Amino acid sequence: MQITSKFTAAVHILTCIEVFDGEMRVTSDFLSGSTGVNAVIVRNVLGQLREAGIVETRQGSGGAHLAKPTSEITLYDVYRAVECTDDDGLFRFHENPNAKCPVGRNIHKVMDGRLEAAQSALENELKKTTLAEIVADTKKIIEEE
Amino acid sequence: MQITSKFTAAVHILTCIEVFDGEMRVTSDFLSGSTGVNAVIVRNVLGQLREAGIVETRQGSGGAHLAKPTSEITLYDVYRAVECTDDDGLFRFHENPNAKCPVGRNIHKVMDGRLEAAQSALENELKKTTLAEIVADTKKIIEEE
DNA sequence: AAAGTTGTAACATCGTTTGTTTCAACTTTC
DNA sequence: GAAAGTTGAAACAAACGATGTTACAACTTT
Repeated sequence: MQITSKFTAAVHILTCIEVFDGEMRVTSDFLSGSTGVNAVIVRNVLGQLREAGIVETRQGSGGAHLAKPTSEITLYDVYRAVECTDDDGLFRFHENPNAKCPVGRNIHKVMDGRLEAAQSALENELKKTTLAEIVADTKKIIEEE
Repeated sequence: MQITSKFTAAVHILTCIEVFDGEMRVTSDFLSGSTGVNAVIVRNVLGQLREAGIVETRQGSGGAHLAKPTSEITLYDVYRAVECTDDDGLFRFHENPNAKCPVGRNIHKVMDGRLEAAQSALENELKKTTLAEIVADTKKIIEEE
C-alpha cells in the first residue's frame, strides 16, 4: 500500500508555480505537461491546495499563484491538503475483531497509541522540509546542468 | 491512502499465537474467528510471516507458533513482512514527469531523499515497539477486566 | 482409514485511483 | 461586446488493488 502520487504531483506543481512565476502563466494545461498528470487531475489538486490556503486560482483567469511564502509551506501541509481528505489515519484497522475474544476486544486499545506515534513520526519529518528548500534545491540543480 | 489492514491483523494474529500458546491449537480457523478476517487471508498472512522467519507453521499440523522470542519481534518486522512485498517505497511518484521541463526532470532528485527520510521516521518508530510489549499490555488489560 | 488442517490457485467483489469527456461560468484580449 | 482561452465541477470509464470466496491437493494426527 502506498501514499498516492497526488502528493508528489502536488509538490511538483507548487515548485513549477514558484519557479515559473512571472515568466509565464502557469495554467493547468502547462502543469499537466510538466507533471505528465491529466489536466483535470491537476485542477483537482489545485482545488485541494486552494481549500488549504496554499495556492490562489480563479475561474477563467489562467495562472495559479502561491498564497503564502514558500518558507511557510511544508511538505506536511501539502500532504495534509491532498492526502488526508477523510480523517481515518494512516493505518487501516481490520474492521471486525471479535469482542468475545480477549485479544480481539483489546487489540485496538493496545495498538492505537503506537500507530498514532508512528504516523506522527512520519508527519513530523515532513514538517521539516519547506517548499522554499525544494525550490532552492531545484534551482541549484538547474543552474548546474 | 492507507496502510493495509493486513498489518494490524498480523499483529493481532501474533498476539493470539503468544497469548493462547499451550492452551489450545491456534489454527487459521481460530485466528479467523478472533480477527474477523477470512481464514484464507489469515493463512496468507501466516505465510508471509513464515517467510520472514517470524512464525512456524506446517502443512497439515494445526497450530502456529512463534519462531522467535516476542522481545525479538518488532512492529517494523511485522510491517515489513506483510506490507513491503514489492520494494517501491511508501510514497508513490507520479510516473511521467516531463524531462523537457527543468522542474520535471529534477523533481525526483530533489524529493527522493526527503521521502526516504519520512519513510525511515515511520519505520524507526515502528522498531521501538516489540511484540513482547504488545502482549504484556494485552495481558495486563485482560487481567484488569 | 478418517477427520482436520495448511498451502495455494483461481475467481469474484468492492472500493480507490487515475483518466476522460463535457460543459457552464468566468476572464482576458482584441 | 465577441472570441478565445481557462477554471470548476460533474458524470462516467478504465485500471488496479484489497479482501473475500470456493475448491482442492498435500499433509498430519488420531
